[in-house]
Formats: sequence, structure tokens, C-alpha cells
Amino acid sequence: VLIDFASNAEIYSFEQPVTHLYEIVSGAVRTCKVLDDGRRYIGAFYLRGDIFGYEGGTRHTLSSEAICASTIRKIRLKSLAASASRGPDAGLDALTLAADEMRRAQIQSSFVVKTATERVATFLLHMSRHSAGQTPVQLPMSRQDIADYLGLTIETVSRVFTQFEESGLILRASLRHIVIRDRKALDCMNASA
Amino acid sequence: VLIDFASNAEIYSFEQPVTHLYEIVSGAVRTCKVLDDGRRYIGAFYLRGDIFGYEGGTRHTLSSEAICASTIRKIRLKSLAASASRGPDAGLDALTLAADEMRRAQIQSSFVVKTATERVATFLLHMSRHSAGQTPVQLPMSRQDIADYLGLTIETVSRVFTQFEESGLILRASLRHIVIRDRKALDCMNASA
DNA sequence: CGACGCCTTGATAAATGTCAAACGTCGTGG
DNA sequence: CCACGACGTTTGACATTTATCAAGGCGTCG
Repeated sequence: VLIDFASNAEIYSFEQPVTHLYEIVSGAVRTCKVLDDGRRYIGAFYLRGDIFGYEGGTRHTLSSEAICASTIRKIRLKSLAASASRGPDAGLDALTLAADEMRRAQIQSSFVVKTATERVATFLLHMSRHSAGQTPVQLPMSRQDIADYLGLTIETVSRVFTQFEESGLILRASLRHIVIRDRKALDCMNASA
Repeated sequence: VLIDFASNAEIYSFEQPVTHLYEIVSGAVRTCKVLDDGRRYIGAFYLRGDIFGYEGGTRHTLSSEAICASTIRKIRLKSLAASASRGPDAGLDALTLAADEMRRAQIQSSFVVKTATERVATFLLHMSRHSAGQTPVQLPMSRQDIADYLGLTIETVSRVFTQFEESGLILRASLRHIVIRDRKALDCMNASA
């Protein structure tokens, strides 16, 4: 049950009933929703190995879209229930999924009290952690995606990147590749929360 | 296992191991954390009937404090595990708790893309819903609590309240009691997200 | 080579924060 | 019961942060 999605293709839509879980085999995904006035809210980014589609309810509250060409494994919820009945360790655990989603939401919650530079620092550190400390850190998403996720504008994100580079905290190897040169300084900004 | 807490008393502290769940018999509680530079982050408010203390990990990431004089029922986690083994419907369900916490975190996450007035509108509607539509809506927490929860300053919160009252959306019966006069208008601000 | 999309940079505007003072309310003590 | 004082809230003037609008650069792909 592997499916390929092109960049920006929709995987499931807002308000649809929840019938599957999705595991990212390769690529990256965002969950999002466009508001009445054109603003866009991004709930989270999911990278290789992540499982998404669980939101605690019976209908999706956000849509999900491929950030770049991606391969997704679809997992029927019914088959999950079956494997769960075979034993506690057979397959995915709903509680683990819920706990993961909770952590994602809490990370984003912490942005409400943070400044623009703190939000970007937090974001970079999380992306770095997820790519297992590899350098450079790859950012599959556009600046617009990052901005919407952090609750900022692309201009502000861009300016913070520039400021970090001028301060020697990071190096922009390319638009989508960033090297972290002073993790301690970034951690420090993040540490406040 | 009922315990009384005075206003502002700490119920459990940040970084302590998670040993209990807590149910609010009467009163109100906030989960919070003071950052290095004095800013305070409030994760959520809990009112009568709510259960708090579950954060998905083995140690608390936030402290919890009574907002006003409160009576709390302490529930040992071990006793929970015992009752769960007796059957799926016996007692509290970890998945339900996790899903509730997820929703709380998602509500707060939605603030990152919202303006000050939208955040206050959302907050008032949630408080109203929780008090079962009673009028006036009671706000057990201080303006400072509200501001820290919404990621604003007390002055901004105060000004939005004033603006809502001048527009006829609400009526400030007293400092801690608010009557919602135009729920539709508030819903509309909130609806964007 | 040219056109398009995305990102960066700059100038200005709007929203929110900061600082300071006045106001109200509530509890306390005379 | 009234006066006073402390604290939390509101209001006002001003500063800062971030958004908006507009232009320019840069890489990509036809």
C-alpha cells in the first residue's frame, strides 16, 4: 500500500473521516488549513519515518499535503485494530501516537510566548535533531511553509536567517541546506522555553 | 484523597516524576513555567471536573498551581493501572487523557497565527463553553494569567476587553465576571481558525 | 537566453509591548 | 461604619517588534 505523491499534492482533506494512518517512507508532509482571510495555519511537519493522520477525532481537522515528491504507506485503521487485539506490542500503539502528537502541539504552543528569533532557533534545532545531526540540515519546505508554521511572515523568517548567518550561528549552504555552526547559541535562545 | 490548596499554592513542580493524576473537585488550576528572563508560559487552565497531570512523559514539564482556593483529588497512577487491568472501561483511559491534552495544546497552537483580539475571543468562548453557557462567565484567573496563556501582555488583554465592551460584544459585570452579549461576533473572529 | 518562481532586502505602516500613572475594588483596622 | 492602603486593573503616551508593500537578486527550467 505504498503511494507516491507529487509536490503539493493533497493526501487527505480537512473534514474527511479518519480511515487511515500514514507513514512517510520518503519525502515530507505538512498538515495545514487555509483560513477565510487567506492566512494559512500549519499544524506540523512530518519527515521520513513519521506517522501522521492521527488527530484524536473521527474527522480530520487539518488537510495534509506533500511538501515534495513523497512516498507514503497507507495503513488501514481497521487492520490496526485487528493487530492490536493480537497483543499489546503488535503494531502501532494509539497512545504512543497521541503522545507524539501532543508533543508536536506543545512545541508549537511554546511559540506563543516566543520572539521571531526564538521561534526560528527552535525550528532549526528540531529540524537538526530530526535529521540525526547530519550536516547540512535539509529543509524540504519553502520559506512560506516555515513562516506559516512559526506564525511569522516569509520576510521575517528570511531576515532572521540572514541575522543568524551574519552572527555566525548558521551558514546557508543553499536555499534548502543549512549548516549549524553554533548550536550552543541556538540552544540558548531556545532554552528560555 | 482530597486535598485543599490555597490560592497560588503549588500542586506539583516542574521536573518532578509523574506519580499521580489530579482531578479538580472545586476551584481552578494553571500549568506553567517561568522562563529565565521572567516571562511566564501557561500551558493550560483546568476547571472543575478536569483532570490534569498527564503530559505524556515520566517527568512533569510544567509546574501546576492553584489559581484560587481549590480542592483536588489525587489519583495514584499505580491504582489506575490496576483498575485498567480489570477491564477497558474501568476507570480512566490513558488514551482519552492524551487526546484531551492534545486538544488543549492544539487550541493554544492555533494562537500563533491569531491576532490579539482573536486570541481573546477564542479564550472567552472556551471559558463560556466550559461554564455550560451560564451567564455571567466566571474567570477565576487574573488578567496576568490570561495574558501569559494567550502570549500577550495584561495591557493588551485589558484593551481588547475594553474594545469588546465598547462594541457591545461583552459586558464586564465585575473584574472576574463577564457576560457575552454577541456570541456570534466572537464566534466569527474565532472561526478563521 | 529569457521568463518564472522563490528568496532576500529595503522603506514604511500597523500591531503589540513598555513604561508610567490613575482608578477601583477589596480587605483591614481604627 | 468609615477610612485607609495594597493590589490588580485600566488607561495613556511612547518604543519596539513584526507585518506590509515594493523592488531587486538569484537560481531553475524551458
